[in-house]
Amino acid sequence: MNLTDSIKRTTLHEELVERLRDLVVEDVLKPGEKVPEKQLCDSLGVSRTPLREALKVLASEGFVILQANRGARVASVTREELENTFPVLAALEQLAGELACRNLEPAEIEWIETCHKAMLQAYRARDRQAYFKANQDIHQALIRGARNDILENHHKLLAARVRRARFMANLSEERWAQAIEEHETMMAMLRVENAEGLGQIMKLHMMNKLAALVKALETEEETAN
Amino acid sequence: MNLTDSIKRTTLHEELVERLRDLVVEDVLKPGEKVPEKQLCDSLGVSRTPLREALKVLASEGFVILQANRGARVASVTREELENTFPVLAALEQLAGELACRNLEPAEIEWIETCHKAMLQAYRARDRQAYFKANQDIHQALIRGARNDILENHHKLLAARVRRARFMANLSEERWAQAIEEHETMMAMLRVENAEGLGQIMKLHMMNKLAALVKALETEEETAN
DNA sequence: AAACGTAATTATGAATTCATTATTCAGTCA
DNA sequence: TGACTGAATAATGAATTCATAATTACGTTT
Repeated sequence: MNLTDSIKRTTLHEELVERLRDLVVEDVLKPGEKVPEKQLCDSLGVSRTPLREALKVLASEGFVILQANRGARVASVTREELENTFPVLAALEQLAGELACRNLEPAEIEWIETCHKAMLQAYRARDRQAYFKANQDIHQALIRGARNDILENHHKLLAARVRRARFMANLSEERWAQAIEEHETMMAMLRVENAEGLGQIMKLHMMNKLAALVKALETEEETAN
Repeated sequence: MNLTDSIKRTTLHEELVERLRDLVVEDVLKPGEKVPEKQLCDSLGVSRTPLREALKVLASEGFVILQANRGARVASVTREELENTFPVLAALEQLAGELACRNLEPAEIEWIETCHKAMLQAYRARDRQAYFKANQDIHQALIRGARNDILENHHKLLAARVRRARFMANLSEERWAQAIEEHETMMAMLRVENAEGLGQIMKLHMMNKLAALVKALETEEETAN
């Protein structure tokens, strides 16, 4: 363990940024909902100052929207925003795939293989929870493997921003099978160290995810009308 | 034009975010330099509260680094960070090029042609100031043309983060000629509406810029030693 | 009863105050 | 002389206070 890690220097506002972001991402604070400062202060046991600092940061990250003298609202993930965010995410994943392929060490590739197997097992058992977990581990390992903090940070923010989308539309059986296929291709590319290929399939994987989401949202809209 | 632009910015902290970011980008606040809150408050005529809110935002954007109980320091743009940032910027520009090629309207392309001509003229006159201006206008128009706010925001942040690099290393005659060549290719791709081609050359353009920068930094280091 | 206008209440932006942590610097001792 | 101790000072994190803008509630008018 690193020596600096043992000294925990955590400020209230940093803690709040994480907590509040989680509340938004996990859909506890609903989109469009007002975020009354006093109420949050009471329930979190802090004063308004660090809370407001945290809200400013979350606003710059796009999770909430601030209007002067009118407070903060949870930003809603519109379909347009999904359609804007996924291509950017796809571009970042493509780059990550290319870089990771060149930088990953054998032990890390082994770990990804392990996650991949766990994911396949979860798929066969139709265990969504386990599937999402393994899936996320794989993508995170690949992003990490790119050895690029800037890439990692921006990817993390964008991914969090659209994570709620999985609450919006459940995975169809058809899309699920397709996603598994794509992951198989990813592993194949990784094994033969085809950097461009891995990048390509990761980009495609993300864009297909968007297409499936949009399709699911459309049928949902039709059902609602 | 963004809808939020029509709402007048009245809060101090938003103003401060812009002002302070400019001070960092324009190298008025030097990398590694401490940012004493009181001093800044006095010179800007505001209290610590909005200033600190602004610093939190700038920290999340990567322009300053906050250490608990030790204040804020201007983040230094290390060579490693340049080498991490440019590939991400390149990926975003590639995406922007592809999207812009499909979405730009004739009037916008006309405007880009105008900027391109101005850029060529500035090059012939070896007018760096005018060259940078026209160059920036072109890139901005292309990013805007992608019609993707998320892309635009992330690009803007990353571009600002490395803008100081142009203070670090001046454009060599050789690189300048190469950059002009790349811009000519960009225009050619734009004219024939080759989206992938435009994306490719914009990505390459950015990576070549990085290579030139690194080279310039290396010779600078040698000179220093 | 509906619509408008004004007063009361509430929420927010910003300044100030308080408490705690770093830093500086003088003094002591080896 | 140089390194360590500890008090004095300065800077930061967070709470509180104050001023102002927004919202609500109420009463008046038609």
